[in-house]
Amino acid sequence: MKSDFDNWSDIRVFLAVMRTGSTLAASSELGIAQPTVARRIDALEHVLGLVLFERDTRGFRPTQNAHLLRDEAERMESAALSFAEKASTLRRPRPIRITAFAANLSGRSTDIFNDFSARHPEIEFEFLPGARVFDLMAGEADIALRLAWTQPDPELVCRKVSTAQFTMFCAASYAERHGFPASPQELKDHKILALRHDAITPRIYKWLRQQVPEERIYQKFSEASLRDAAVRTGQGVGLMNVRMAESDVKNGTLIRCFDPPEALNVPHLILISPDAYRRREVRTFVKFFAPRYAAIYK
Amino acid sequence: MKSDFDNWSDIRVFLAVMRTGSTLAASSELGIAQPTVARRIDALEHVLGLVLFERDTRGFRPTQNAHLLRDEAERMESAALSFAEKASTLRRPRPIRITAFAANLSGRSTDIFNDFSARHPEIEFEFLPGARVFDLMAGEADIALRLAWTQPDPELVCRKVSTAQFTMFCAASYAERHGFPASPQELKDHKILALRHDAITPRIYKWLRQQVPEERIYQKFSEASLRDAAVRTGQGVGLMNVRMAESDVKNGTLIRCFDPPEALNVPHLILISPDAYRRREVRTFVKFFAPRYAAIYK
DNA sequence: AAATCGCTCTTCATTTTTGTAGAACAGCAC
DNA sequence: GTGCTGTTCTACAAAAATGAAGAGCGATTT
Repeated sequence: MKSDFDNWSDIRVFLAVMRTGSTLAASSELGIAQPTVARRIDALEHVLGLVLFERDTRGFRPTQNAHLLRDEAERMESAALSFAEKASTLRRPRPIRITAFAANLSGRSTDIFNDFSARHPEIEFEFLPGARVFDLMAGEADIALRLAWTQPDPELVCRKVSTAQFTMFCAASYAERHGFPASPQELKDHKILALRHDAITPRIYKWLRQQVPEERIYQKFSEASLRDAAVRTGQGVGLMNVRMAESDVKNGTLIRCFDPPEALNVPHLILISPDAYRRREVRTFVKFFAPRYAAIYK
Repeated sequence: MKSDFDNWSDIRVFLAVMRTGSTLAASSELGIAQPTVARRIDALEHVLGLVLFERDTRGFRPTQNAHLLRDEAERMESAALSFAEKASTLRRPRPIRITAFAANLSGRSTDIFNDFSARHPEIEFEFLPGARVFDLMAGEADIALRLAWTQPDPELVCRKVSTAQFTMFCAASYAERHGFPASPQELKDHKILALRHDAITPRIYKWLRQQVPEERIYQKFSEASLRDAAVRTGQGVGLMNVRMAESDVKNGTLIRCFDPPEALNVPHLILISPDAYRRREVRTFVKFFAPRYAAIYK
């Protein structure tokens, strides 16, 4: 037998009458009309099957039943207040959490953040740099700047920045000593520096194995930046993001071995969790950031 | 700034949609129409200023905000359930608590209780015998059988049983040794046994002092039954309820000194707290008990 | 490829709830 | 006493919420 007590709002009315001692006073406290208050109390008494107030011309006086229910009613009120409080917290602006490779959050990107912060000083950021893939759908971060090796969740809001290209690079010093592979076929004669098993993308690993026997691949780097440093110091050849290597190629530190193979192209995306995208400040930020960020990557 | 969140019932709807994942399923769980569920959610989102669900053709999927509010909503639900539970406890029959002098709950009265219990075995009693005056308005007891020395609260439901009469009695053995006071005027030559200062009724004390100098009044009894026992064993003369002494007079143990003075008459009442009188079983009991109890006192 | 299922939305008539206005009444101050 | 204040009712009109029916839409099954 289910209880018929389904109009929880009547508890508010009950408490107001309890506290003020009259339906008239309660009505002005609640901002509703006096007859409505009286009717809500009638209805409540009816569903509970209890008399809660003694009516007479000088007010509503609580019966013992009413006194005994007061505690429970107040527990309900405080639950309602903390619900509203929590909602109000969620409504307040929170920092925008952005995850990306450290490289994408430094250099020219920082100028974009600075420009944005100058315009919107009230909007704060939280940066989560690193290779770890945060789960945007689970709310671990709001925005991700990522190379989309795997198909992103279709729910995510998605902006394409560029197509990232990868190819082999080696230091000028390395080339002097060992020459350099001018095509994928020649890779097998070189020492290949690569990310560790647990950090390397399956797609890249597969491509590498098609060109080179396993024993030539040195998988000891946990982060791309460590591998890149090793390449720059001439310890071997390594697959690098063309954009990341660009300035080193220009100043002669690095040599680009051959044109980026199509198979290694990957979209560079801005991903936004739909929950975050619902926040005004996040949309404002994305609108500002996306074109400028894309411009960096031509 | 007061929150606009005033329709607490919307939390029920919120939880139902949260649990079932669709407004249609929630509507059948709640026993209301599907469009109503959707409208309640819209309204809730609007007053909270938060998006709670992602709508599409296959249902309502909770956003992160909804997930974060779920705990608070459930706290509210459990408060509502315990409110309903408490109400249901109050609705259940409880024992009828009766307070009276022990003498009024024994003897012929017990027959009335037995007869009533035979007819209504489901109705239980709790007896609170003794001189202590329980506060019926505060809910300390439901029914009192009392001599109304003081004006009872006008809110109390009240039935008159009889006019109790008091006068002086002494044991036959006492009369043999000292004679007995045949009028109030003669009392000053006797030893008067009376209740202690903290137990005696002001009205009686005043009357006694009008007849007798203070030093003749022995106020050492905390209970009427102790004083009566002392009178019966011939230790002095004492004011007793005429009805209580009746059988002892008939069998010659006690002597009624003189006719009961009008000034000591006091109404004997059945008093019922208005809260208790609202309970059906209490009314049933009073209807049965009152005439039979009054019959005992002629 | 078509049919079905389980949803959401929209519309509109109906029902329910609410508010307004005023009568009646007790307590209190003058 | 008389008038004032604070209260509860009642009646009726206005406003709001609700439900029923049906269109539309994906996903899934046949």
